[in-house]
Amino acid sequence: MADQRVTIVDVANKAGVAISSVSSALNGRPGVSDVTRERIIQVATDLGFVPSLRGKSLSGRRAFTVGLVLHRDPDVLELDPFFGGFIGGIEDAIDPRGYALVLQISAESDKVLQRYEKFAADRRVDGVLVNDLEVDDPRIPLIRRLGLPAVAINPGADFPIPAVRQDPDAGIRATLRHLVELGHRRIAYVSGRPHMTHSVERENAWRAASLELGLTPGQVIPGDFTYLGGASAGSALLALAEPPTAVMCANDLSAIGLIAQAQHLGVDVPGELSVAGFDDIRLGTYVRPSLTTVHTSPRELGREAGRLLVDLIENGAVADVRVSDAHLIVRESTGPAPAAR
Amino acid sequence: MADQRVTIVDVANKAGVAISSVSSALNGRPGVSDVTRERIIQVATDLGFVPSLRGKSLSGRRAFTVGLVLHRDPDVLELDPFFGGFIGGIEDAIDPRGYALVLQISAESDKVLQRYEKFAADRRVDGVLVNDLEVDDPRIPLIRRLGLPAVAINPGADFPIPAVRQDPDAGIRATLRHLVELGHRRIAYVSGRPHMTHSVERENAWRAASLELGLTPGQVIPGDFTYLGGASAGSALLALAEPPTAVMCANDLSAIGLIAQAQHLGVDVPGELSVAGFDDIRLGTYVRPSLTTVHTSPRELGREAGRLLVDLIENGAVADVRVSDAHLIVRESTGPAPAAR
DNA sequence: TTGAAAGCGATACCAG
DNA sequence: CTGGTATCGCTTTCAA
Repeated sequence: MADQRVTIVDVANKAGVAISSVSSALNGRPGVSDVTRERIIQVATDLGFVPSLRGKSLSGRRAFTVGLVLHRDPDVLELDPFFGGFIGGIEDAIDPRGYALVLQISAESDKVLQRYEKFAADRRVDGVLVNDLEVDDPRIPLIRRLGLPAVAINPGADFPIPAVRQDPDAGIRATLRHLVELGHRRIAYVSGRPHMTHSVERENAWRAASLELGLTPGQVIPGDFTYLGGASAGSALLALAEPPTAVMCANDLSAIGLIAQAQHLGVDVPGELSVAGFDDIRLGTYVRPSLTTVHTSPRELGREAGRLLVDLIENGAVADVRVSDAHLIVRESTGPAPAAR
Repeated sequence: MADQRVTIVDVANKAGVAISSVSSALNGRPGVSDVTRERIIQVATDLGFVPSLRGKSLSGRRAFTVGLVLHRDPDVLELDPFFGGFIGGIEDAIDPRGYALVLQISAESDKVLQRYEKFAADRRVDGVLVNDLEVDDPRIPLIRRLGLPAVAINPGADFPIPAVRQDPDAGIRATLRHLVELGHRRIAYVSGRPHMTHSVERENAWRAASLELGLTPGQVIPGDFTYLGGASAGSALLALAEPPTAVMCANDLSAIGLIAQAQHLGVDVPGELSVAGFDDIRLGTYVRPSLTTVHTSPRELGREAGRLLVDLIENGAVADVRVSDAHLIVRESTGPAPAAR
């Protein structure tokens, strides 16, 4: 016994019209009189007709899906604050328009590229979202060669594919100003993974803001966005002959690791060392002291990226989008600079 | 100018055979001589032919996708350690078999149910994975009514749909034994959200193990799997006239929150209070003291669940699967019971 | 063994 | 405005 689903043919028969009329009527296309349209819609509703995605896909040459390939180690994704909101935002945008999200995760760069090739080869998705961009990211030429519609999230300036961005500059500048107002002068920076474009972007913003505020940019300790990276950066900074009185970290997780390490070494935060993060993850509100940070909007980024991608797929061209700037949130991990020694 | 993709027709023409022969040859079906098969495969490779998923879907009445609907607040997903590994595992299993994962997230229960209805209505997916099961979960009757192939993750015993399970009992028993060996007698428990089946399961395991070890089950503080829930459970426990010397928590996140709160209240862990968690999330290895916990295997669960679901979709029946038991990992957060006062 | 043709379930064109 | 029909790219049945 086969599928007992109701198809467009059933609707056409029951309504006594041609399937083409059903299609036109249901898709709001012209060429059907109002009365027939009404009747068709009525019949379709009665029958509980839902157009088959498979039929639509073949005839419409679209899969009605968009792809997201995460270049991460699945076992470590757990600590990434970005994806819940980001994926939620994508859906906010694409679901109402009939698209769904196909998600893949891969730790290895090669595999990631293969996934895109496969996406393009069997046409599983109509377009892709590209995030965690690296400097000279090999995915970009690949995607262009494959002719896959794509939208990038937070790429650098002048990017060759449509993009949605959230500018970190204002938030970083505000953080630095906040620290300066608290009396800090030696403000170090713990960077992110060096080949990621948003690492570069954040570090540049920190440097520019330092200069702008009349400071000599402080020590930069290489980090990697992880808790452990933050912890060892903390050790390194506190071992300096003249340790900084404040540190800004490329993300919250490393800031939290740094704070834990400082506390472990008997250094009071924020009494002896002020620490600021970036991202505004939940955990930052729980830890003690709670974390001063820069709030970002993964959900909004996802929403705009999803919208842009569907527009791109359906209309062929879109303009870049900027979501509201990231902004400072002051909590407990930053305080007055200790009196000069 | 239309799509310039190579189709089965191109292959058939170039090879000088009928498309049906190409189909048979490429899918390893009988009815083609070895030489023709070779030739067809050669031509297909030369042309870079990849069968269109859309064509296959329509004719094969399958979407070659499986669905996962997360019933979570997207903005809070960040702290969930389960999904990275779980999703990675699903892919490990389904990707080699030609399936992809469609992911959706929704905070509201109603919307979650609607997603399933839609999945079934337009046939976007061939089957679904069901996790985070609740007692009397409304998704189960719905899924059965919709006739959606489904696999459940860690449901209770005697579940009406195929399931993959990881038994927590052994790990919980081992944890309790470990604590008893360290001299603890008053061992409290911080539970998870009460309507989740795995909360119930873990709590029951703890109670059973307590009795088994000759203890009167200690205080149970209701928790909710969150950091804050753990923290307030900590406050509650430490305010008791006779506080426990050890606590077992329903998950790591609440254990970490509890430890932070204990430390905040000036209670040494593990000197004055031993704490054990459940899940073995990364964060537990970073915090100080590092967390004694029960290791679970989301990746393996995902892998088996994916495998089961594809089997179910393609063969119509499967047997339940158990992955290796969760097991104790001793770290620093548990230690000898303080001398009796 | 091979090939022709009938679906699968829509969309879209083109006569009537 | 309406309805018949070709088409999308496959799988599968059925003759030859």
